[in-house]
Amino acid sequence: MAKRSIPDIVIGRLPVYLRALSFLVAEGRQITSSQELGDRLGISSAQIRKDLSHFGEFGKQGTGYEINFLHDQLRQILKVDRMWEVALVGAGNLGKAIADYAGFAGKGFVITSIFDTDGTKIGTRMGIENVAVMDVSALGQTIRDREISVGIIATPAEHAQGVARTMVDAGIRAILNYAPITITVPSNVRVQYIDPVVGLQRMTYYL
Amino acid sequence: MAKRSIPDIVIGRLPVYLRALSFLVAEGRQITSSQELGDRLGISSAQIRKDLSHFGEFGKQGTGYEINFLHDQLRQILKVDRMWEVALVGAGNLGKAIADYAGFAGKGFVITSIFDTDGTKIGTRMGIENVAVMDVSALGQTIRDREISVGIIATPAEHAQGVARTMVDAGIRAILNYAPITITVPSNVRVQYIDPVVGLQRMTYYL
DNA sequence: TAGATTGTTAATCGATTAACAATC
DNA sequence: TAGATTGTTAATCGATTAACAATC
Repeated sequence: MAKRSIPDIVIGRLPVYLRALSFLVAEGRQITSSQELGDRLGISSAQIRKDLSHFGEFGKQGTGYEINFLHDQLRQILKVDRMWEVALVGAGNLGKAIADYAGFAGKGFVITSIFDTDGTKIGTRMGIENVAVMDVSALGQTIRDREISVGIIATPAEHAQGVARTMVDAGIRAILNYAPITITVPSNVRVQYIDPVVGLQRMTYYL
Repeated sequence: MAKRSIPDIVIGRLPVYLRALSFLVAEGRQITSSQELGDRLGISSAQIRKDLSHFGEFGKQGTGYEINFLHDQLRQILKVDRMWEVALVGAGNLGKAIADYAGFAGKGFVITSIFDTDGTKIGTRMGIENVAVMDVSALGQTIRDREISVGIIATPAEHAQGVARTMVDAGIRAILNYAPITITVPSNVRVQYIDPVVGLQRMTYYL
């Protein structure tokens, strides 16, 4: 019962499960249950069990889930049991904060190249890996040379589509887009959006 | 045909529609259609029409939608035709980037108070509004005094739940949480999450 | 064993889509 | 008018939930 056409919405919840399991691991806990996970995440236990069942059987009746084991399994399923090189475009306030963000450590991602158009930024060193900012004209070649699959866009909205195009043409297949605009990419490329304004505006309706 | 129990998922798309309309406004365009919006956003035209139909009739058969009008209507529906004061907790790299973010301008939000626990940060001025960072012990009283409804959490994960609690107790009803942890709040309080690791991990499965 | 919790089934619930009459 | 596009209906599709046999 595994592997064929898992709903996107299920995949979308797995990283949240993984994050909760990481906390349980850090707390030194051994066993958890779909009930406990559901309570922590505000999700029904049935949904957690159903989601996991798409990938195999990870629990024991009457007992629950071995935390370390399930944690490892989810890391494998999500392919974050390895380190993905990430190319970041945009070295302004936002790009710098992303490059400096310590939260990627141990989660499967490391930003190993940074690009900008601003001549005063190019050549300066930045981020966890302390890499030199390159001119955005080197973006495509760098992606190709290093076979980078994951990109982050942190440019102004007006440049996002162009950058996405360059990334895709060079072989990027996953883009995290911080620019406040919807971008168009081929259907074999995934995009996730991060826009705090959209996040806030999703809540004000209810106020 | 309006106002009773609109699906959450519909509300969630409206800010994206609004964002697209803002671009059309900026481009000086007058009229658009559900087809054009759908093409830009990668959504079916039927879905856009259905979503809008929850709130009223905004278009003209044979013609489409008057861009400025629909833009204004969505701003009213989402209640972003006013300015919401936002309290930000966490003045580290991430908090500073959020405070300095120019993208809130004209979208309904302004960060007017910033809090941290770090004594070396307290008193320094920060963000678009150039406000002095306050000790987090002043959070509750500030929210009450200024009747602030919207909060942003940009603390380490271990402090997020406590901050959320303080915010909620003081009357906050919408929280944008950048901390990489699920927080628990009463059901009348909305939470939106921003976690780049979750965003990236939602894509690696497909690589 | 007795108690607990999984994995799975079937039913329910909700969202999306296709189609088209209405009408600008 | 002829062409285009809305708003809405009904059908389809998909996701969530409740319930429980299996079993640790």
